[in-house]
Amino acid sequence: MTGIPTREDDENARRRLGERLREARKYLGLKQEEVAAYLKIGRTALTDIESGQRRVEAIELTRLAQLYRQSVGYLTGEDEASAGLPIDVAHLARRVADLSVEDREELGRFAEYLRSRSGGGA
Amino acid sequence: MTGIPTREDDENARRRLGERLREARKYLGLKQEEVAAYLKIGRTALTDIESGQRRVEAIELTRLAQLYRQSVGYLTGEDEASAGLPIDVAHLARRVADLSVEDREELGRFAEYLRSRSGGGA
DNA sequence: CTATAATGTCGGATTATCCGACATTATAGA
DNA sequence: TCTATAATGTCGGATAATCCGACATTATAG
Repeated sequence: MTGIPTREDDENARRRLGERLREARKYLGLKQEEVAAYLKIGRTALTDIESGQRRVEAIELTRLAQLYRQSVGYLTGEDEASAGLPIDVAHLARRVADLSVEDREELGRFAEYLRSRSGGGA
Repeated sequence: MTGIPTREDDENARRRLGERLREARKYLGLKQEEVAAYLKIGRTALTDIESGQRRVEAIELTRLAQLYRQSVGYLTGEDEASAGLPIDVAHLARRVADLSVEDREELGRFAEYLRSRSGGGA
């Protein structure tokens, strides 16, 4: 078990990373062009990233995790099973991001209420 | 706030990543040569990585996280990075993460209500 | 202090990236 | 459906990063 990673393992891992990055982007309804501009890379570079043809730098990865509201662990498939935030939570976070501070606080209180009501499940 | 990352931010982030990687390696008492062999890169390449002079690929990062028995989130300083989000949003996302799906949906609808009420700020 | 291991530095060969032009595919509207 | 346009994909060559060995410097043991 835990064999030494081969070059092909790398390619597979890169492809899966690219797929997750693409999924996350489309989920937020962003264009390659927009994300590429955010990362300050060319659009075709993002095409290559999402198809696993270009390496992703660690810093780029953290920036993407922020933009996509996902943990870097999820994007890298760190724990194939237990992901970072559930996708609907990420969606919520995005919608919440441009609410006013007061509204966010009110939403937080409501979240607390829901949590206490159902006893904070797993 | 939440300014666009500059080139210098990248360099700083890379340096900090390198420092954490070096710390993790020394903690395990490994030599650069051993880790480099594990990653199948030259020893001097690891020297450059740990001093922030060479980029770290996402795949390399996950391999190092395994070898060093750390999360990629720790190595990238994810907590530090999620300061990119407004603090209360990150906090909310965390609290929301273990609510049930139904509660999350209800919370999402409430967020929509708040949004429409104040006309989608920011 | 000396011997040796470990790490750091540098230059140029090697390899990956970048980016624009063009091709292909998805999407919206008549 | 057909068409216009947006979005994404592909490719080649200019550009930039990496790689790696030789040598320098620093840490550690004895």
